Parts: sequence; C-alpha cells; structure tokens
Amino acid sequence: MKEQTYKIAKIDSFKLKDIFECGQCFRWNLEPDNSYTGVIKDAVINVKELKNEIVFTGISDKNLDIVVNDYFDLSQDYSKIKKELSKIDEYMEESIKFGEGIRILNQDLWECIISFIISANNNIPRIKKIIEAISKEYGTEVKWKGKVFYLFPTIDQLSNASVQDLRNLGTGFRDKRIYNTTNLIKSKNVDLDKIKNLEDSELIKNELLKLDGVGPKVADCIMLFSLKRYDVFPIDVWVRRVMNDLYIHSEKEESVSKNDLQKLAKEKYKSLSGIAQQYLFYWRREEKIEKEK
DNA sequence: ACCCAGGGTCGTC
DNA sequence: GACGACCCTGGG
Repeated sequence: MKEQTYKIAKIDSFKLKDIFECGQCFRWNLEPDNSYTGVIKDAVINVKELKNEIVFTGISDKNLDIVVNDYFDLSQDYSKIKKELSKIDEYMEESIKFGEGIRILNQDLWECIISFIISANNNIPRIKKIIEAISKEYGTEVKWKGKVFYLFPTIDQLSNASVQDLRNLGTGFRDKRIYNTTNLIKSKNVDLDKIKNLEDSELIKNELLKLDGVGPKVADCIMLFSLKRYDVFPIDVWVRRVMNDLYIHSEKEESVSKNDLQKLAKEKYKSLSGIAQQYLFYWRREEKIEKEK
C-alpha cells in the first residue's frame, strides 16, 4: 500500500455530495473540510473539490489513477445522458437540475451484494453502521494518516462469521441471509466471476436471485451499482412515492403495482431507467430531509 | 412511554 | 398474488 495523489481538472457531473449522498454507496464520510474519505475495495481514498480541480489522495496497491477512473467511471459522458433524460419531461429535467453532480459509481460486486442485503427494510444510517461493524470485525486493517480503516471483508474473511456472530454485529434478521449468501458464493454455487462475464441482464438477475436476501429490488441495485446495467429500475418506497405523485396519482401509493411502475419506467426512460431512478430517488429523498431541518 | 418507518424479502395461505 | 413477520434504531 503506497500513498498516492491523483488530480484531474474539474469535470461535468461531479459533485461530492451528490455522488456520495444519493444512496448508492455506504462507506464514504464527510470530513470537516468538506472533502470525503472512503474505503473502496482495497484502497482508502480522500476526495477534495478545489476551485479548478479534483484531488484524490489515498493509499492503494494499484495505481490510484486507474482505481479512480474505474470507480468513478470518469469516461462516462454524463452531459449526453442528462440531455437525453431531460428531454423526457419537466420532472426529469428538474430532478436532474437538483442532482446535477450525480455519477453512478462502479462498485465491487461482492461488497454491493452484502451491502444491499443489509439495506432491506432498513435506514441508511443503520446500514452504514452495520457495514462498518462487519468491516471492522472481519476486514483487513489499514492505517493511514494516523487513522485506522477497515477494508470490506473478502468472501473468505466473511465466511468466518457464524449466524450468531453476524447477529451480534447488529444485522438483525438479515444475519441468516448474509451467512447463506456468503456460503453460496464461497462454494461457487453462485459464481461471481461468471456473473461478471454474462452478457444478458436477465441471466444475471436470475443468478443474483438465487442468493438469500436478494429479491428483485436488491438485484436491480446490485446490477446498477456494480455491473453498469443502467436499464434496470430498482423500485423502493421512495421511487414508488415519487412515480405515483408525478404520473399515476393513486390515493394509495402502496397499491400501485411494481409491474405497472416497471412498464412505465421502461416506456419513459428506456435504457437509462437506472440513472433516471437515481435522480428521482435523490430528489425526493433530499426534499424530505430538507423539510425536516 | 408508545408508535412509526426505514433503498424488502421470505414463508405461508 | 396478497399478507404478516422480521431486528433494530432514530425520531415524533
């Protein structure tokens, strides 16, 4: 692990708050100087936005520029994506204006699977807390700048945890799901390397659904956030809420069927449904957080 | 003190 | 396909 710095000129669609607070990731934390520090795969990185450049500092075995370009998907042309989506309707336009700095990260598949199993019927502060606890207990320790960080455990590392161990870390009823899923992956009953090489989204989803604790919503999140499948449309309480308010106007939003929402999303957002979902989710959820202040 | 909701999934009917 | 249960935490 060597300390490295990597700088790039400011680019379009890159705002730290939007990227890290839009709900796609759980291991980035705000620092007093408004930079963010996070643990990704096998690196610890701090990102700081300056006037004309973005500075990445961190320790990593691999070259930091390669890690950063891949993780932040820097070659993706968001101005084009936004232009496409903005044309669809005024709501899309407004939500994009609100979350203009959003960028879908390219996260590690294994970590993403466990993280979103934990997300089920849970809130973001507690999800972050549980992932941190699991990493601290089973992940590799990394010291940097006088602080201690913990990488997300590898499959082998996490397979040392019993159901009870996981329960003790605060996972709640998700303990068995994490345990079972870890073993399904370790035994290669579900082979992550194979999944990464699959072309067809449907095939990938079918494989992911074999994992305990992975239903349609979690599978979609995994595909969107770690496999670059931008055509999926994860439906959670927030997205159902905002879609109902904007397009459907049902008295009871919970009675709007997932199938109808999927169809609507496909019609409107097509192959960019996942990215549209992320703008909508962030827009609606931040609005609520703002109101509570 | 009590109730509710939170990036759902699973087992059962 | 609908329905309730489910750990636990934070906020009203």
